[in-house]
Amino acid sequence: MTREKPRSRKARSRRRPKRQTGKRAETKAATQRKILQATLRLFQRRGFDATTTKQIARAAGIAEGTIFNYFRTKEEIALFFFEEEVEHAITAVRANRRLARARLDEKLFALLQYQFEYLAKHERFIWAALLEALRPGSPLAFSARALSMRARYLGFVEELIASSLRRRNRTPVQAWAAQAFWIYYLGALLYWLNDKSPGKQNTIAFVDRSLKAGVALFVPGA
Amino acid sequence: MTREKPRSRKARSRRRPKRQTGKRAETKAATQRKILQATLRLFQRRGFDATTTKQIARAAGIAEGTIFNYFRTKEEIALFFFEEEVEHAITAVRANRRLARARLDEKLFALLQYQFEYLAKHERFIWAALLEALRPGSPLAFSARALSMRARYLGFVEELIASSLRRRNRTPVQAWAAQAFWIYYLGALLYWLNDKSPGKQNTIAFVDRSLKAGVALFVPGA
DNA sequence: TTACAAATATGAGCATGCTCATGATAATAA
DNA sequence: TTATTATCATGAGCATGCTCATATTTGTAA
Repeated sequence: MTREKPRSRKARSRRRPKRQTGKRAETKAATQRKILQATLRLFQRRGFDATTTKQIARAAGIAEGTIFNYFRTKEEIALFFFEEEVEHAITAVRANRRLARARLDEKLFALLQYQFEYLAKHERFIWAALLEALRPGSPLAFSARALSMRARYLGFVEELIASSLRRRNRTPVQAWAAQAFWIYYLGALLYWLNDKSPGKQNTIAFVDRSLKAGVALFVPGA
Repeated sequence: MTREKPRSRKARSRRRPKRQTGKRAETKAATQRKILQATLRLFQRRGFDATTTKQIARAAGIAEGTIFNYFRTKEEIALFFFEEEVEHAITAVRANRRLARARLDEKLFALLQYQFEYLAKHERFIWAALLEALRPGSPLAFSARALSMRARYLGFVEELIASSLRRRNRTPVQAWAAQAFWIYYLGALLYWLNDKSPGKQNTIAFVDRSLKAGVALFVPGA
């Protein structure tokens, strides 16, 4: 129980290498993959709430506690799907060469559409994940990983805005605008989730109309 | 166990009076008041999550199960504060005689301000309550009481819009507009909750600006 | 007053998300 | 190899929101 020689720690001069090697890293990655696969399968089949962490553990063939060595909460597992969503959308916008010289509202419209396109696959559990993400202090929104994801998204939006602004028209509104778009995105997402029209066409119409208006208002000269 | 004479029900010709009398109604109302008071006190002191239903029961001097005879979920208790919020705001707008002949955006601006004014007293637990309310199937959003509250709010907004529209300018957009304002309100609420500026002045500025623009765009001629 | 039915209160107990003390295993040092 | 330490897995168990069978109270009819 008692530490006999606390000073002796000093003797261990060399730092332990932090990097993992070989088997450790492999099994760790494999376990994480197993958790994600099992979770996705269960979320899609039963939805978010009806899926218990015990079920996930059983489906993944691991102990329940192990899940919480990889994710702090059940909701945090969903973060991975949002990360994929953002990557999917950014990549798709970049790959779309036609957009390069399009108007800003067209670029933003395409960005949202690519996001919705991905989200449509996981709609059943997006609700709970989104709401959890909005909550202050939520690991889904405020973990280092989540913050860097958000930064990546906002950075990309700023990039889109900047690319559409003539030097003449640069105003302080630009830094503001990405933040505003983030809030707007949340609103649009709520709209999308509530939209029962076929193909979510109401959302498309709403986004199309409000984006044009918003861009014209808040980012003059784009 | 077995019902001997199901037919005999017919014999009891007179309907039981549904209205409660005397002591029943009194104690019932008193119990509900005790629950609400205890809940509000605990929510304000410890926040929503840290307050357990067992604590509420103890503070109110009743059994835990009794709470769930009055409210389906812990979150539903919070509905009462939203009901009060809506009543407060509607009453305040109606009482403000200066607003009667004001522009539509000014009316809506005042409505939001009165709402925020009330919400400021309970900010600590609004988050969880709001998020719960947004969730599909949530009793907070879809109970009969919640639906009628929402209807009341939307009705009032439509009333405000109609009162500002000249007959000439009536378009189908009007029914649409109240719904849109509901979504806009959610967005503004999120903004408000995230706003750390003194006196939430950022929200005031945001709402002021966006309302003017929004009204001009979607309700032409108001 | 008595008998009965409806309304309401009660709290033991359930399921779930998550914790934590303990054990197993892989990497490193001697 | 052997000893040691850092990493990771495990599952019993905890706290909490909520349920439900049962008990209690109140209103009503005879």
